[in-house]
Amino acid sequence: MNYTKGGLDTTRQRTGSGKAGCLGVTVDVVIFTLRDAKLQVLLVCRRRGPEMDTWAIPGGEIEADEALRDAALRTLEAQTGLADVYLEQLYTFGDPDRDPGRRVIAVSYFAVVPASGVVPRADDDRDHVRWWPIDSLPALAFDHADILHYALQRLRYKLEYTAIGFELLPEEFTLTELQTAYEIVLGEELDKRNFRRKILGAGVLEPSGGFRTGEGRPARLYRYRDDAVAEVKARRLFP
Amino acid sequence: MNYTKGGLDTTRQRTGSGKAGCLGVTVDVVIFTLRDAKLQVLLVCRRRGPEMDTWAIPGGEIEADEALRDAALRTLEAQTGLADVYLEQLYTFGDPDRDPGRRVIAVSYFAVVPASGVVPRADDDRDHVRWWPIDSLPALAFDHADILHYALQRLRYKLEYTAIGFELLPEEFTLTELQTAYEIVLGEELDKRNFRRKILGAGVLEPSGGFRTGEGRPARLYRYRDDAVAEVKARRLFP
DNA sequence: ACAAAAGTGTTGAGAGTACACCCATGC
DNA sequence: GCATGGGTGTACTCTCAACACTTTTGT
Repeated sequence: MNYTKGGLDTTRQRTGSGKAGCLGVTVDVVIFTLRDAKLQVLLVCRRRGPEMDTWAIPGGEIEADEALRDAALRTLEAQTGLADVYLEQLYTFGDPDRDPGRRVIAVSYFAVVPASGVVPRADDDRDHVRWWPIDSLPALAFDHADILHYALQRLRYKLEYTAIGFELLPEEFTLTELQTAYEIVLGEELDKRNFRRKILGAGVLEPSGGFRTGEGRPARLYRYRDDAVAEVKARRLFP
Repeated sequence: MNYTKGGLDTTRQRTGSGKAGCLGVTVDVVIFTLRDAKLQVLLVCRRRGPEMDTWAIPGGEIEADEALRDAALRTLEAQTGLADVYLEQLYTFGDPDRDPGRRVIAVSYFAVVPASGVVPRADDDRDHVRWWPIDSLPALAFDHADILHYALQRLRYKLEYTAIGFELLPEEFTLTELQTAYEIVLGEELDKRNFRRKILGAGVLEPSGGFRTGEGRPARLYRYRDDAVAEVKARRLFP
């Protein structure tokens, strides 16, 4: 008894462009995708201002009349051009001493975008934007390494008991592609027959009718059923 | 594909005491306890200012040099006198049109305090403070009903796969008391033998050596083991 | 001795896990 | 016809869920 849990509690600021004494709120979006058989995140490198030449999670200040989620969607669209993807609020980082300048609260989100060729684009061409594999990240600005770590933990966790894995794939996919996606994110191999039995038994997929041809026997294509109830109660530990 | 999940996204402001044009950040704490065999939450009723005579979740503005979690702890201590309890960040509500006045972002937390006689106290004696059973709540200010609903959902959810249930009880408790606590929060009856086997099998309890005497046979007292690994992986749904 | 609450085992069903071979196509 | 990846079933183990009686104390 009398211990406390509940995760992280640190924050850092990025831009520091406002008036001193007035609180700022930024929205930072950790964007995940699958590329080259690796889980990757989108990072930006500022070419000007403070924290120059350090990689950071994309984001920015919320606008006066903008909902938090809308600010996250705006950031996402600016960097990837994508609008209709999985987006979830992650955690709010608010440590006062994250930056010597003005205090900024960072509301973080995480997004999962399909693998099929998303070309990142800088919203300012003095900036760099690129995908980074999560197993070889650069040094990150402020507390962004904490945010990214927390996002990754949440992604892996949710992958196991929600249908978030489908977000990593294009609309139609083969079961082997799906299995590979799971294996990459979870970092472990899965048994083909058990995987198929379980995923088909969950009743969240339907055959699209098409086939993907390639080297060997053509593979049946599936799509995720929008009407599926995707978040199912996991086994209880207590009690 | 191409749908979005991720919960709530609304916000309201409570006090509105700052300068116009400058963003405010409040921390609101949903405090749960067990009283009279019911799950209850602490609410305050402001006797002055806007939203007068409407019940609200306790909270307040963060101070200039204060971490979010510290602001939540300060609120908690002000209302209950308790310091060392379970506290976890819940969600950040930031809708711009939550209040006609100045815009305020609300970072919400939830706390779980032990049943043993916590007497709430107003930090300003023009305010009222009291416990409300969650099955008979009053009308709530702003979007506080949403926040409370979300907190309750998270509490029930976490109860099933973490050791949060112990936070509702005093340091020493009998297995029957523990089972009753679970039954109240989950809203369902549990089998005594299965409950005991599972909870003892999890290895998170140790006998304190004492007994509680009463009507019938004395009951062995247990305590939660601080060193126990409490959050265990639940069964995967996918895949 | 009786009322009241504590404590204790077994069995059947369902889910998870491990494991190896045949099938359809392109070249 | 052979190389390549797609697709399929079964046996064992473990966990969950249902279910009723004995034990210890106070009065």
